[in-house]
Amino acid sequence: MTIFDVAEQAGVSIKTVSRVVNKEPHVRPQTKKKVLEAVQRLQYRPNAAARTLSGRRSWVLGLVYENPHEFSYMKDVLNGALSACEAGEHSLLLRPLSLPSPEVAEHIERFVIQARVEGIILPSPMGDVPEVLRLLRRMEVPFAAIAPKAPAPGQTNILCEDQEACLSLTEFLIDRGHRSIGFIKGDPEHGATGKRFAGYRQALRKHGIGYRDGLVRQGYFDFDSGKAAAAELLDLPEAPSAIVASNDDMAAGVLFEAHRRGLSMPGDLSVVGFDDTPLASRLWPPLTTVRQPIKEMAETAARLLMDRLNGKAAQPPEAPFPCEIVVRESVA
Amino acid sequence: MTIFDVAEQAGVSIKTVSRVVNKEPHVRPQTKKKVLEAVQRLQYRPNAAARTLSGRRSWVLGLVYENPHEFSYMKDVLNGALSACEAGEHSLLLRPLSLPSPEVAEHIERFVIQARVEGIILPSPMGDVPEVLRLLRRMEVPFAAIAPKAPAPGQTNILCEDQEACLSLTEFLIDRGHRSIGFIKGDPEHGATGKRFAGYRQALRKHGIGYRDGLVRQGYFDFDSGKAAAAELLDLPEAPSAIVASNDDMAAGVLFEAHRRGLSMPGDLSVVGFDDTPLASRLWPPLTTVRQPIKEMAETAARLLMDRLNGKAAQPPEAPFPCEIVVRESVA
DNA sequence: GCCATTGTTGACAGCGTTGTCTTTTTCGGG
DNA sequence: CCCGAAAAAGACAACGCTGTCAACAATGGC
Repeated sequence: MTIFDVAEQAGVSIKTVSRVVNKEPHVRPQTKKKVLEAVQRLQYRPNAAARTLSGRRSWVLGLVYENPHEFSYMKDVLNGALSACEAGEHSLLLRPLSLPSPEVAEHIERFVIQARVEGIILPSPMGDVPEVLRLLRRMEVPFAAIAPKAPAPGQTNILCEDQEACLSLTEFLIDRGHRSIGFIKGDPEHGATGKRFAGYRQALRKHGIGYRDGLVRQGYFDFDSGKAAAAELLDLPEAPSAIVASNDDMAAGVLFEAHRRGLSMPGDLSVVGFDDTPLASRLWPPLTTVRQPIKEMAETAARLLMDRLNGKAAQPPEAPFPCEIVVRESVA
Repeated sequence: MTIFDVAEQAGVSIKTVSRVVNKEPHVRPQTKKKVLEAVQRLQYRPNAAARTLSGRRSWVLGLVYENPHEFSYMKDVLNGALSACEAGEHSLLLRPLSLPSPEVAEHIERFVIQARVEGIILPSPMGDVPEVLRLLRRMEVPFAAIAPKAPAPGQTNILCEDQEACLSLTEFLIDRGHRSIGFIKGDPEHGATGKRFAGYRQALRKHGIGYRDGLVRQGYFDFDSGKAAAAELLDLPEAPSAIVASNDDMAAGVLFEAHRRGLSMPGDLSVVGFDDTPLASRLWPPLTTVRQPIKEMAETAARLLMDRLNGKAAQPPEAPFPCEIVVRESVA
């Protein structure tokens, strides 16, 4: 089942079929109709390999990510990218990478060359690795960074309102009477970390609550670091009555540590997280957290890349995506 | 950077380069060495599109799965398949599908044709969908099913010791003095469901504990069904002192419901799960559960497929993979 | 009605590899 | 030292599509 069969069925040349299939101009509606009918009748699908070999296009996007332990963020990224790719008739190739590694650039270079990857999606924290960005610029491979720490102006960035969301989240606690609020930062490599922390400080300032360094701990977006940070905070002579964790996995660590100490939540301690992973609703008490439209963000990233590859004017990198607080029962 | 450049560098014909690159015979060691040096020097990588177009091979495997809410099982499958594919110089294409759907076969057919997929990995419950199996047999696309319910003899099946593991898990409870043990079944479509239930019954029988239908509830491998089943079991006049959930997500539902009723775990109720997802270690109390070597199983599935495609004798579908009980603190 | 212009269609050469078939080289035996 | 067979190496045509450019058809202005 090749383009020749379709051409014969429709009584036109293969080039005309090619034009119709690729939605190129210069085909009369009547001719187009004949071709489309033939395509339909024969169930013709263009051969991707031939397309790639012949044209300049490979129709392949790459998703380069760091393999996380808690995969739900990547799950959403993956689903979003996949669905956009399907709509845009591209394939998506995955390239997990372990991050602090000297060969990162080399791996990506091989990936791009061998698979003829046309564009790359970089979910956080990949969008902040200087070697990666440098390599992609040098190879002139378009890329879109999801939630990078330092969104460089010349590139495509997909952002969401991290700071605003963390502001509201902290205010949510303040509104409910909390005055001594602990905070656990995320991985410093990660784009969202600084913004979430800024939101926390902004909320304190706005409500005239003094910021205290002692109530802030460094975490790394994983369960264990959340647990450790919580242990420190709860050991404080004046332990906070509420803790904001920069993501759900760390919030789970906080709850775990508090349970271990026999505290009862949310009575003795209120906890909020960030990301609204499946985990959040499964913990006890279920977490009040922030839902980010990750899937939509990834979809947009892929779509923007494809538009750019198709020569469409890349939409101005729209406004940051809004987040939404999901209220559950982890706050008293 | 094409095969011509390498041929020129090495002073041989392109066909000889092709032979060396594809590890074909009929090349003198001395010639081979020259070619490999040229390949190295020029950093030559064969163009996948050209290979696919020209030869019979596409070097593409497909992973067809149902998109689950709790992704950690798929995460392991994905990682295993990806790493095997990398080792075997194949690409992996993903095809999520929503399952009870009349167009499943159609989607897969298009997937296979368009991407020239050579072999397909079917993680549970995909390996049990009759239309899918029928289609793949008709198209003569080799496939490997991971943990299918009814492992048909003619096909490649990757199994693990579900029943044995659930037997041990239940025995673990019996050993600790539990006599009234509830059980929550998994999705009936899923391969592991029946085997895990059989393991539970076997354990009761072995220890002379009478089986009671009233202590068994139907679940669907998701949190909500686990919660609902737990509610029913705990409402029983003679509520069980322990509950075996057929996976961790349902076990999380059990814990949730028990917490909601103010029970204290594991004192008032012991709970065990299955799968050792990240969730298991994050819940309170952390779950005693069963770790399955999912990643290794997926890796094996992919490797078996590639061997078969390479014309190597497919190893006899080795013994089922062993599981391992992970003891945490959810059992009194 | 003719010519210039624009719009539509087609012929054909690649794209980089593998498969088939042919030619050349090597090597052992007489 | 020659012959024949087997091993090694090469020539060249696919594979199915897109890009380029040429040919042809329709349209509008005079």
